[in-house]
Amino acid sequence: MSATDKSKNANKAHSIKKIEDISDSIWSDNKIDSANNSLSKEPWCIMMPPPNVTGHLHIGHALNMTLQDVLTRFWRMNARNVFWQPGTDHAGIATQMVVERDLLEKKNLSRKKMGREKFLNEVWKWKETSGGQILKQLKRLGASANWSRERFTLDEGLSNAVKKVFIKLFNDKLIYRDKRLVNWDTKLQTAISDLEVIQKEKKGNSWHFKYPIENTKQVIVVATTRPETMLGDTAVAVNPDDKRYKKLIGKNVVMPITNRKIPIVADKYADPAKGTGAVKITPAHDFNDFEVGRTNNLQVINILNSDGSLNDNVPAEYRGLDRLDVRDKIVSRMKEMGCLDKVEETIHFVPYGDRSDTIIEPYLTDQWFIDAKTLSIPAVEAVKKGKTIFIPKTWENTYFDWMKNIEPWCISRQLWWGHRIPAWFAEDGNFFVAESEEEAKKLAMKLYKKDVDLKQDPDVLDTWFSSGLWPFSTLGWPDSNDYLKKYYPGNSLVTGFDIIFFWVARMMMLGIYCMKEPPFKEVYVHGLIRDSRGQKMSKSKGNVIDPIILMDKYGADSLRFTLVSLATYGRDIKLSEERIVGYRNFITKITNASRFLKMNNCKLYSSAELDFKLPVNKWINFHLAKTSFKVSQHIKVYRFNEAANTLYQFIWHKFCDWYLEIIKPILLDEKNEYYEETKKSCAHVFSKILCILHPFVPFHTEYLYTKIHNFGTCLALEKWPDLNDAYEYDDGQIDWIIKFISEIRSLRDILNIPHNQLIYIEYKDRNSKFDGYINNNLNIIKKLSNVDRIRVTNNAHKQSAQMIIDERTYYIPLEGVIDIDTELERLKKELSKINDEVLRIDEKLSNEGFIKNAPEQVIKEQNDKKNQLELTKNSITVAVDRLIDV
RNA sequence: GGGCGAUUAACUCAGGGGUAGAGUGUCACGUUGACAUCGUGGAAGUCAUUGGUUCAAAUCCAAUAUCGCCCA
Repeated sequence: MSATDKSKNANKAHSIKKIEDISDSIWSDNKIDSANNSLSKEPWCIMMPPPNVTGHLHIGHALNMTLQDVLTRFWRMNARNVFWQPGTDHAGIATQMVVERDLLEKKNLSRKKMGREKFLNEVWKWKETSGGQILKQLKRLGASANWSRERFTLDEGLSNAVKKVFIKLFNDKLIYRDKRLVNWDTKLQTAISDLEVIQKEKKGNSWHFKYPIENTKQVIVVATTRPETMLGDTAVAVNPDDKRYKKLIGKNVVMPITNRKIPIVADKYADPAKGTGAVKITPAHDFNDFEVGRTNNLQVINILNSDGSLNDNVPAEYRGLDRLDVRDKIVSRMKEMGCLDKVEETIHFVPYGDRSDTIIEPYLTDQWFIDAKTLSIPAVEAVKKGKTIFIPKTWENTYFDWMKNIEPWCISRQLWWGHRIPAWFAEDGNFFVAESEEEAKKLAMKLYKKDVDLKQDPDVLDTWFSSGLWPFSTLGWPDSNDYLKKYYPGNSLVTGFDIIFFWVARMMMLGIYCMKEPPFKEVYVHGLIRDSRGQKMSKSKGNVIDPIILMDKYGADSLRFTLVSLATYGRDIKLSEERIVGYRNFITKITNASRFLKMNNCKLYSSAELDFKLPVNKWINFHLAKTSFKVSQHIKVYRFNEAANTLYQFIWHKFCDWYLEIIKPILLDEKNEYYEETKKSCAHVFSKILCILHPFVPFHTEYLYTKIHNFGTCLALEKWPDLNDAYEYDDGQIDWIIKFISEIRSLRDILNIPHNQLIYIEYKDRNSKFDGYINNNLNIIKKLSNVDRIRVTNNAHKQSAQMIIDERTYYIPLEGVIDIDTELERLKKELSKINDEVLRIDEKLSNEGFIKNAPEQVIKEQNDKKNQLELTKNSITVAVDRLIDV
């Protein structure tokens, strides 16, 4: 790139930024988020998926938010009472980690040293100063949410809602406390939910251990990928039908190293076909083993501390060591003892924490659980009955599938940042769930008949618990108010499929539980954005596309239009910068068209005068109406790409390529009787183009509409053009002219006639319709195809190129220029193409079944087509004969 | 292993019972009074394979192959 190109680009970026700023200020001056809202209008509500307060805008957000903004702006222009709820989520683990790291780096302070209260103060401070970056970035993208109603999941109101729902669920026995295995993050020292665990495929070993059987010389061989867990083994299981082991059932194994005696039990869980058919059972450290332990009444021995080191339930030499270090020690000890049968390399799945990226351990603790199974029943019902619809529908399967296999949801987290669990414990372990300590004390009083000391549960709730309440907690629930009445349930939810489980399913369950109605009518699920090669974007791969950089380079509008045009049903999106360049050019094209209007002083008049007489003005207004209708139809069913393409085609290839070109001669001629009308029409159409393009390209359209052309005071608040039936147009004149001109141009290129060489056209047969078309549009034809004159003649030049349009032949005399052989070849090629097509249609028409079964309309179509082709064929045949004559 | 999706022009993808469209790229020509981030024109496809349903299949159904995603 040359230095001048670079400075050009810099200038361009600068002027785009200026346009964005100007449009932004128009929107805030006009308060577009609320100005049009009135109680009398039908509401249209969408809940923004709250990004993490620690988050930064990535390309997935950009897509998600752009689509929501398209909908929001569209419905706002369609006179609905629009409400788009923005806000952020407190992201328990992520935020706590960020602030901890920050404090350690900057002040060398640790969370534990500071204590809970001080630390939380620091987190709030961090949130006030550094949090919510992403919301600023969303505004940069043009998101026209109701920013004055911004919410944060830890706000007072939302926290109150969380407390209320927790207590309600507890009283309904849908929240309970249980000692179960949970996914334990040893680094963050908290439980996490199934969804926060990522199964990674890893190379590892399968160690086969020989366990000696009591009072015999026999051994039983078991395989394990985690040798250290043998310290917590409490049984060996074999399949009851496994003949090899039948005799051993009921005997004991004497565990090497611990010398503990453990039983050999029969359980179908042991698969005879897998490994040796015998499996070691460690109920405290494996989810499957836990179940086996339950059914067989096995002892449960926990061998881990919360940080992943081994506890006092193991021999002294291993205590306090990390479980991964112990693994090696156990293996070598077993080898020494002659208890290692063999080692096999395997590939297996290892669970990792999605935040901490450490190996997750199944760990036995007391936690709070939600009975998700019960809540899922009406949530499934709502979708089955169509109260909530997934778009595309195929995602309903994913939703049903997950709901069907749903497990109790562990909602407690051993963190500080979040909603403290409203439960108070007495010293004896009894607990009281209540709104406040005071209320808890009252409950305790009833039980103990005296005042006792209570301590609040130190744990907080899973962030998704509060996110699950988002559709109504943000609206002020549990207090009844206008917002809640108007905007629950919402119309639409736009989200990526990756959070159907995390978020959508939970909103469905909790929404129905609290509000008796699902939180939204439609859930539009869009794809994931991948890089140009289809790879998932990740920091470690270095293929992340940063939307901020793209906006700096090409502007928010270009990025938006690109994302929208790629947003199809049911497919992931491969994004490359070239696409953005293409759509940036589209926006430039529009800017240039705007300049053309300005130069020609095209201004808007009152709409009462929009009765156009000139065919081309009728024509463009007809197509405008059609486009406006189609775009709104597409948006209503979330066919974003179709909407974008419809606009692109109309604006570039109809309005710019043909309309503006056709009206140029008129605008240059003040005396033309259609001079004023055409200027009016041009301005009118362009203003409406800006309207229907606005949801997709908000900044440029706003700027052009209000600042450059003074079409109005604020485009975002204008009405969506409802032009259906406004313009009737079907005489086909302009389309014929376009065909005529295109044929001439094509012929010119094929015959190598230089662009600036004037040609003239002759024809013999009269035809009142086509003659009229030609005469009405003579200047246009001359200008756009560089034709000198068109005349009727009885003897056309022999040395002519022949152009057949709708069975009439036009001659372009080219004495000396035209090569007869080439021309003959061209016509013959055309003829054979037509012959092929006629043949195909004949075949069809002579098929009895076709005549009998095909709809009348289709048969007629084929007949008409055939007749038309026959006429053209005749004309071409004549043209060929004529050339042969020469 | 279970489920879902994809396979259409060189590339990226729409479409969807009456034999194909777009954008990008490519080739030729062109600085004509909005625009070279442009204009005009051209070339380019057995719609993965094999069966079935149908008067008619790229489109619906089934199987196969390859690729991807989700869940175990």
